[in-house]
Amino acid sequence: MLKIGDFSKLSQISIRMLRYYDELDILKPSYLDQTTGYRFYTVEQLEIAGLLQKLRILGFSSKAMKKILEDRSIGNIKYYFEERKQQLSKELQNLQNASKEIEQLTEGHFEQIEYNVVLKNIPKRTVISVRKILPSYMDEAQLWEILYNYIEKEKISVLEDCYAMAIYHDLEYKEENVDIEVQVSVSEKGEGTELIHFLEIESFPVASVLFNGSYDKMIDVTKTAIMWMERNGYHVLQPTFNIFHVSKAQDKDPRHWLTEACFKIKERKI
Amino acid sequence: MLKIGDFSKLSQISIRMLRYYDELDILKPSYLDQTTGYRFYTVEQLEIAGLLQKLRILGFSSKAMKKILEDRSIGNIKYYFEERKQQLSKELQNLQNASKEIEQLTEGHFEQIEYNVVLKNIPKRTVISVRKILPSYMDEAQLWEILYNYIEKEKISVLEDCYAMAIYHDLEYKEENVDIEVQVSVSEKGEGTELIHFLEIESFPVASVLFNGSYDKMIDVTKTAIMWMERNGYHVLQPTFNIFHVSKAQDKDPRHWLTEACFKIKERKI
DNA sequence: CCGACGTTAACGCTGCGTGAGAGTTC
DNA sequence: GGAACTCTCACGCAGCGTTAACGTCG
Repeated sequence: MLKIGDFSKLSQISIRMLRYYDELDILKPSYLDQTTGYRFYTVEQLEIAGLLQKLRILGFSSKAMKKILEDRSIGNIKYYFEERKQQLSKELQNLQNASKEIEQLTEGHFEQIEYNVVLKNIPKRTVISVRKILPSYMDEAQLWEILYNYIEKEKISVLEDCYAMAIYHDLEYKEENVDIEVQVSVSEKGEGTELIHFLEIESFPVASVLFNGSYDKMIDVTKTAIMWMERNGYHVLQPTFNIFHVSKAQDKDPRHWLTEACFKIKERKI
Repeated sequence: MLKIGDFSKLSQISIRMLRYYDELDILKPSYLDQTTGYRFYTVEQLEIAGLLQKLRILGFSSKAMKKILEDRSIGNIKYYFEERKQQLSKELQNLQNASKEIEQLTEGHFEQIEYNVVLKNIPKRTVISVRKILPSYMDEAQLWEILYNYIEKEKISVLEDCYAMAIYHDLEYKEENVDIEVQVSVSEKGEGTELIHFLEIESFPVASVLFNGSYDKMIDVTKTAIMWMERNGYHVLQPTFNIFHVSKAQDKDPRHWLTEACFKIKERKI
């Protein structure tokens, strides 16, 4: 019979952990002195302690340890090992991604910090929308006018975090006759007109880059985003769009504008 | 000005975390309504929130986040990124080791569970020792007799977790004229005789395998241990030795014997 | 006046380390 | 009687999720 201190030394498990394993019914001392509360272990239990130690190093949770000790059949062990293997590969994946990205960031791709690419979901929402082919990107303002006139006239209630967005439907880059849609989130569906429609949009994932200032930054922003997606295994899907958090409608000073460039994405199979 | 809920949705950071970041002075709302306690954020802060989110994904601690936000100079950021990179590579290393070992275990090398190889340190200790060249391994018992006779005669106090061990000094496997030493841990140094010596042994690392039952298992045990060491990047150093936790001296039944086969090790440079 | 929001405060989880204060063994 | 153990209880860590009880906004 070994007292906890000796057992601890032999098993290389701290006294704290031995008491913890006792509490969790993972490894209970063979004998408990009822009057003093002293724990006593047998040398045979060292074997179990050794196994526990190995499981601990392999990163098993105490729940898994318990289950493994309760049923040491090959089937059961294999089961928990498979489970742990999957956890591990996920963790590995995450770490490797993080590692890769940090690597690249320290190597100087600091645009990604200046222009910070993040993955997010555009939530499911109801929008009011106008879509039209316009002579140039400059004419986007027309669509906003049409939309907001209608909203005011019909007293439509737009949401505060309204996801005011412009969607660029052309599959290729064009300077003329561009196919643009503008949307604003609303609280409920309405009738609409020939030009103006209410739509239910399902949630979808995007890579997004928030930037402030005027739109000449768009080129850099787009470049950064595309590079990020390449590096992180995503495809861009059409269409791309912008969300305007602060636009010239709210603030004349271009330095205060806040725009989110969004790229609908899909995971790329490697 | 955005209320916490809206800011949370836009930044994809939970309300709980926003309040947490406030508490930790990582990201404080631009405006705090003194009477209601309501937090208000500006759209500009979305940018910071985005950075925080990226740092979070990259696994930065909140302390690091704070430091990064406090000083966004390239030098500072690089510093924290380097630090994180090193953490990551350590974590990766550990995970990969665990992953590799689990992989091998699920592939059927289950001897390692039956015979559980663990890394441990033999602590620094004082021993009483007898070393002699004997005609065969069977004669080891003689040494124990010599040792224990002396211990009884001189009333030497052995330690409870006494590390009774037999050390096999031959560099190659032999059946005859084997060089064996037996040791028992004692509480303090004594005089000794020509044959019997007291020694101070420094701590050293070993790979150890605990097994119970008779010694015919030694072959398998050794095989398992050597394979484990190969797989895990260790060299075996001479000599090898056994620690007897329960031996025929304590229990006649071989099924109750508990032996620890130990292999002095050194990390292998790859 | 209600429902959707906001607030603080606090507990829970995991895997331990690290005490404090008191009893035990030798 | 004092050193070296042991015991229980409990706080602390990090990074959040999850109530609960209560105030505010529209």
